[in-house]
Amino acid sequence: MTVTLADVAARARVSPATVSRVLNGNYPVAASTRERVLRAVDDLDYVLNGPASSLAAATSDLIGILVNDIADPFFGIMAGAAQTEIGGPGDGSGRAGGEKLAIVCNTGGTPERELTYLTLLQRQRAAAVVLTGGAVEDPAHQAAVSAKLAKLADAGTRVVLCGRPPLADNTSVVAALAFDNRGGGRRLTEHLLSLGHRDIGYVAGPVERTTTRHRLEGHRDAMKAVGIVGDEDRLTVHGSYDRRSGYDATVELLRREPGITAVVAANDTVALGATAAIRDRGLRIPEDISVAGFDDLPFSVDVVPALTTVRLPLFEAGARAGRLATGKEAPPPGGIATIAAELMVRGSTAPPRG
Amino acid sequence: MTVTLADVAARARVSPATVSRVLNGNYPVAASTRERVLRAVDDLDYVLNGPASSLAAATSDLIGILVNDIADPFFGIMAGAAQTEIGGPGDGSGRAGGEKLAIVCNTGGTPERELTYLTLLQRQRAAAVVLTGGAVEDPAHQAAVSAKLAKLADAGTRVVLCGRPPLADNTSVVAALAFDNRGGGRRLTEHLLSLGHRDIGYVAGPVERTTTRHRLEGHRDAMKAVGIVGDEDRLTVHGSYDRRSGYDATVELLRREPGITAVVAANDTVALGATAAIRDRGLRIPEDISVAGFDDLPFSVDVVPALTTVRLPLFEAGARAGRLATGKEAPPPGGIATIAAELMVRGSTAPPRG
DNA sequence: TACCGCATAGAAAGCGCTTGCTACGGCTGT
DNA sequence: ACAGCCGTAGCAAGCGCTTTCTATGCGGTA
Repeated sequence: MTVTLADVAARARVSPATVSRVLNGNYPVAASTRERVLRAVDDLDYVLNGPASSLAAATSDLIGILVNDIADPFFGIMAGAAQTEIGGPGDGSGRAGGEKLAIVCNTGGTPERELTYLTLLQRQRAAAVVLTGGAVEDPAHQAAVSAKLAKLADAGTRVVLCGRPPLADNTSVVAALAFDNRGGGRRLTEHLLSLGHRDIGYVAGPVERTTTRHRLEGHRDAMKAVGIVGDEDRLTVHGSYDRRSGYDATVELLRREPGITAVVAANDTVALGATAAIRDRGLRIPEDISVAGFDDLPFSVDVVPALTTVRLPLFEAGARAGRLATGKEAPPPGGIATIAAELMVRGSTAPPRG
Repeated sequence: MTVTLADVAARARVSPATVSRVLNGNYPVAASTRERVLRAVDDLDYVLNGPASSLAAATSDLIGILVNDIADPFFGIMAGAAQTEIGGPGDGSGRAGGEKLAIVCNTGGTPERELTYLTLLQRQRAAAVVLTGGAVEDPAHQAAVSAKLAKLADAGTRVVLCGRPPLADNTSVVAALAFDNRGGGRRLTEHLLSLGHRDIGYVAGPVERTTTRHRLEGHRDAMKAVGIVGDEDRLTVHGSYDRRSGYDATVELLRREPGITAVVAANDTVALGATAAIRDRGLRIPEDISVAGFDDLPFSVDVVPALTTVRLPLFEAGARAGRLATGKEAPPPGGIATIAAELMVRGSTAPPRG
């Protein structure tokens, strides 16, 4: 039925062991023999049996990339970059070119699915796992994830965090690349304050997410620094990281306090929704209300007016995570690196009206 | 070192066979025995060895989803939807709940990587493969892909095409869900023509892509129908499916023919670039030039003016592909279904100036 | 010329799991 | 009361590959 190593061996008139060695290239094989084997492989159109090989070798070439929402370019960009670094050239042949298979797993942001995928990856004896994006802050879940990661690390899987804060016990992790969400959030709000805004609404992401909390904290730090306190809760509305949620939250914000002169959104997608809500209300941006986002996704420069936001080097971070996962790059000292966030001032923010 | 089935069996005082049967739940096991086994699994924190299991059972629970560009929401939305349908509830335990692992593979739109991933998936004895997005039209490559898919199908892998035209020999495919790119393209241009436009530029996608060709053909069919012919090549510029390319192509288009009153873009992302190029030139949309896109990605309704485009039910299509891949849904008659594309008229298109 | 060592190939023992077949009680039917 | 079944559990044979250890043949050296 299916062609096996033994079939190839028979055709090349060598032992299965020799075929295996040719394919893996980690043992001296005479050139003439290799030639013969390779021809047999081609002739028979042989494809290695992955499970059998992983079983015997006790490792696999799978690298899992976990993302919260694959439809969100924030994750897509990081995952794509990581995959670019991981995937070898690839020649479509049956030969195993030391190649890794990067696969992305969509957790939908739910803790259960995150754990499920981690287990599944553990089952497959994955070579590495990259977790992207903010973590859920539920202690029980974090403990479960940490335990799982520790077990993976024990089994030889390289664990890399990308855009996610380090674990409490970061020893089972090769490297943690964390975005400076707090700093970015702070600088963004400082920018608004420097323009003269005082009544600033905040459309936050889902509660219990590290990303959400850090960005919000940065915002509040900036507000506190100039003595604006007391109204935080009223001027903050939580929602999910999507456009619809941004729209709804902004409507609510304007209901609570029609006098706000600026809206800071959890991310660019949410900012898009906020923009729509503000316009539907008949207000102009930035004349009546300034809007700012976070992430600097590709479309942000193209909306009108262009969105003031905080640029996160998603591609670079993803690529680095990919290299870390494959061991192409040495981990940063202590296994922890903070990635800077850069303020991008554009047309959607302006001084409030007189 | 690692816990094996035998360890669990020993602890539960049963044979390995019984443990296996409890875990797979496809053989009668007395309730009390099952109980005991499950407890042992928990106690030992046992995780099934995927490769071993796949080897013995000659199947795996992996389902591969191939996408051209994971950073593009067009693919992200389809992949996410498919994954939603495929992934079971999942409880994070070691139990195999008949669960499938949906993994997405980023081909970057290159034929080689597409083939490489197909081989890798074949290696892993994937349960199903979903190919999304347009195919490259190189005959050699198409033959190679068809051959690969036939082999996969032979080995029991369910092959589903989503947003991709059927193969010449579609028998190895469970189902092909194709978007009506040609019809959508035609209706979009008909809309522009009905507004009175006659000088329409077209920013096309990469050559040798089915999607590109079909959309372009729809456009040209509409032009031909009203007798506008002869200028096709001059008013068409090819590029890749990204913003940057849309910007550059539009600049080129305006250089070739400053008199155009409308630009049709290969997709919404490209339309974004086109919009920017037009504005940088000091022209207004839609007063001076109308712009239209394709796909109706989430941001399209939020740009200003909102983008006239052709809506593709990406989520629904992806979800259906997921169901088809898992066998939850019966294939359409003949294994082929065409998915309608709906024209969405919005603010970015208007009659040309007097 | 006899011996040793190196380069290369083969034999065979698993890797951890699934599953067809067999074995064993107790219960039913007559 | 005995044959025959059904419901369960175990045995053991692989699944296709990797890898350790062993065997072989050759060239070089004394």
